[in-house]
Amino acid sequence: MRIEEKWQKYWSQNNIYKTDIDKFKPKYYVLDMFPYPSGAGLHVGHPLGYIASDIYSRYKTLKGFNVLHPMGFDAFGLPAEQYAIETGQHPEITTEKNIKRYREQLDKLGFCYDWDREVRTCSPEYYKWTQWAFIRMFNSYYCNDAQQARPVSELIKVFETEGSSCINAACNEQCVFTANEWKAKSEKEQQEILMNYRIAYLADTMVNWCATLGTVLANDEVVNGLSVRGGFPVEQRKMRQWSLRVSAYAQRLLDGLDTIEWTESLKETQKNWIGRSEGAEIRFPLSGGDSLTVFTTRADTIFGVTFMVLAPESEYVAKVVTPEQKANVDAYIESTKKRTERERIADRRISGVFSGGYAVNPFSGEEVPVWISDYVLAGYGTGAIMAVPAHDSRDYAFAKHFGLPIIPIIEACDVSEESFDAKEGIIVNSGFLNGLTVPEGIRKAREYIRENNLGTVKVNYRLRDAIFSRQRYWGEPFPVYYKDGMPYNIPEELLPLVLPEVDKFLPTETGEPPLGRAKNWTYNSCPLELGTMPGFAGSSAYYLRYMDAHNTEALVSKEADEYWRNVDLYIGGTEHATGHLIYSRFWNKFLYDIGTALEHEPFKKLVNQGMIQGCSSFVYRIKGTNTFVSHGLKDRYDTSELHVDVNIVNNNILDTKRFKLWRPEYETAEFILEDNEYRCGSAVEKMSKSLYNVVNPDDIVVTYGADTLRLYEMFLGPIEQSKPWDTKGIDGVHRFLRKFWRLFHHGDEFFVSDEAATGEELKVLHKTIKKVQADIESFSFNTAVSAFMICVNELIDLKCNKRAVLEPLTVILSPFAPHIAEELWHLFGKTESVVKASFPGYDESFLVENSFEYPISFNGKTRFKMELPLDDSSGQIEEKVLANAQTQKFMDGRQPKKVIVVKGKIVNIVV
RNA sequence: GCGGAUAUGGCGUAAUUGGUAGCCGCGCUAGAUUUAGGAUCUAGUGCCGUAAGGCGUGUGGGUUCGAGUCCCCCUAUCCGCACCA
Repeated sequence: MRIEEKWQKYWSQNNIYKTDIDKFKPKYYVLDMFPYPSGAGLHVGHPLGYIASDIYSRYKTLKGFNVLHPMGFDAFGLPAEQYAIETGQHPEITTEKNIKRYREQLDKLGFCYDWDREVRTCSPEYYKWTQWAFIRMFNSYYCNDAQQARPVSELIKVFETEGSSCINAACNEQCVFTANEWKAKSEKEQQEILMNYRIAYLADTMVNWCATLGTVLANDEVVNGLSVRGGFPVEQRKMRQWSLRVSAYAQRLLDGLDTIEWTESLKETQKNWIGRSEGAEIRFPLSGGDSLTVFTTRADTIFGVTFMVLAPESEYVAKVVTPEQKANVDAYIESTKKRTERERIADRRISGVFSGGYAVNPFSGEEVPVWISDYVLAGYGTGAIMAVPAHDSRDYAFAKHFGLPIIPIIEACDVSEESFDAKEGIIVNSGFLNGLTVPEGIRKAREYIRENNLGTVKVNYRLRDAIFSRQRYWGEPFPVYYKDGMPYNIPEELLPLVLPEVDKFLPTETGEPPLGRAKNWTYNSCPLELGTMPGFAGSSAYYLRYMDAHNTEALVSKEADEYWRNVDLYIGGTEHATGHLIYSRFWNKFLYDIGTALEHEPFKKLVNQGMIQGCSSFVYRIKGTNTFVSHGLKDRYDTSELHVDVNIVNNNILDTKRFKLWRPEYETAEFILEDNEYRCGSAVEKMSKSLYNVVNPDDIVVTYGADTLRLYEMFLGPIEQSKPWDTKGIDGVHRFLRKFWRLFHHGDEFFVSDEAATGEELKVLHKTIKKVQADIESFSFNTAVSAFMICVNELIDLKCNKRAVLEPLTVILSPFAPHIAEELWHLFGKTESVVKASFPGYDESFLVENSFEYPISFNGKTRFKMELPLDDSSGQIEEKVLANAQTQKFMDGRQPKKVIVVKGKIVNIVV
């Protein structure tokens, strides 16, 4: 379509979509999750969310809002680097190429992005601010009392004057010292202590190590013991790594969910991921004077404890193990180390070893044996548990396996076959807890713990700190150098610390990260950090940068920040639920604490667009031949199923001529047909090059135009639903656009009448405006498109070609089909873009004023109409014959006999 | 195992949120136009039945004058968490 190129050019040359702060207009910020520009380019699934956000942006603009709608690229990360390792090409070059291709594809779809604000996470001007935020995190600690980040300098002051005792801060390890002790410590010792508190900290932690990728990964990048990228095995290892203290923000991240408009399922996913559980930490004294601390949510079951279990990695192990048992314990720990996370999950056989030590139950005074087993996780709670086999299925299985006692403490429960895990019943065998219900027991036990100083009531979170370093090249360098083995940040005014050139992107033979190859990678002759930041670093605050993308003095100016504040509407996929969307919220909360972000939450409303899957086609080759048999006959032969390019299949019928040309080996192919056709099999799968089911938006644009593609993607179904792409239905919306076009034309001539519109015509217009407006507001874009189709059909029936109707229609269609709307708008003689027009608001009173008829039932069409009678009756169901009912008629000529009215509202009409 | 979501014609879906289920589109059938194909236009199209009529929103129950919609029991599919104490 020539029209589309013409207007795309016009929009860009006249800066139609350039956005500036305008204090006379309310702001609205619409954001897409920016893409990772891969080499494969966009397929028709990618733009689904972009189209929706574009429609909403254009709609909001028409409603008089000053809309910020930017776009950029998430360009650091593994795929570009893997490609660089394979081909030796610099990732910057391939990334640049991919971005260019993405941009071309996006431009063809007619989006209203303000490209002046484009950001790329891999450009030094941008990652300067990622590094800046890191330095701020490095120089902050989390104060639990104030529930916010505070400067480390304040912490130092307190240490100097009062020591550590009055500090309640999130940290790796509680250290206890006085002010004098602090002052007596060496610089290095002090730095080591401070490292315990920093929000960005370096520590020896258990990490997910992926040997194949040669890097550590965050928890959300590992699923079932395999890396998300590539599916390589991941093992647990203790390594010195940078981490972000996300866990300190767990409660705020949880509470914030109640203040934002996200889907319930997404909130639920984040709640699960944060995993809050209320319970108690209880100290069990050991014979040597030490004690074991365990976390439990079931303090009420403490009289049912018959043994304790430690995780093999637990630091308690060394304190408990007796000399006689040492050899056994060491052997067991060695054997568990060999098992990867994946093996542990796949093979849940029960294993464990007795440590030889005993702990004392602080409630009953009884001694219970301490065991070691890998069913207890080092990373959760304290890495040690009190085992209550009668009421926990895992403890039960362990007790049965090793013949340990099982003491039920709930009245009349049967634990001969399995444990009784439900939190209900009356407590028995439990001293002072006897006779209470489970919830009462929990409360009473916690009180007892507090009063007798046996431990603390505590809330535990599953959410772990985010491991923040990667042993890779293509990421942000850390603005950190090492002196005397301790890290220090380089001064902020020297940012950005630009990624150096290296000759190879693979880790060095000595296991050093690629940055180890860089020449002069030092600061004041001190070595700089060799790791780089993970993918989520650059995507965590990009929404703030768009507000003021070219600012060299600050991440965002006060003025821009105060005007745009946060994202009103964020559109993107659910796959980021436990990654980007957690990190970004955390990052925002940190920036809020230091005064850079002005809102508690970055994304007010979030809509998850569904995935568009591919619809794969199959052919069936008889084994050992080059003969292909049609789907219906395939069972008569021994065949193998092969993917075939969906572009040479129409309606499941294979284009055999094009098939022969598709690949050289099929040139001589022969076919066994049914009904003279070759029918293909089909299946819904992920859209992917390797499955030959990719549909390219460029092809659709060439055949049908961008407006048709936009309309069709919206028409396919509700935005949040996943659905397979099927090009078949696209003719329907294309036909609609042509019908719409023809309303304005006599032959090829643009012709609209200036006559006044009739009531009937206005009704069609206003009904459509009302429906479309309501549908856009509720993100029901598919029904909005239907409403346009109905409208056009009705106007054709009415033979309406009046300016008074068609002009507003052009405006309300423009968010969906901006090119056609723009063309028609100019044909109307307008000199400015349709973007400057305003959405014709629906006048509620219109129908009532203009007609004594009122639609009562409305299923796309008004089925019958009558005057609206209002009669109040006090909630009782009342059947009555309305005084004027007999005088009214339904559209089909029937007359109502009886009208049932409840609370003044017609609820039924009997004919 | 825990939690969440979904279920409507041959297909994608819709239903004023408790009021004539199936709007809109695809597909299909018939007709018109066209040298043909494509395109376009007209009519029809939930199922059974020639018809009158009957049956229909995954299954079974319930509330209601009235249920796709609300409540309870199943079933299936999808998603999240999962040895989290």
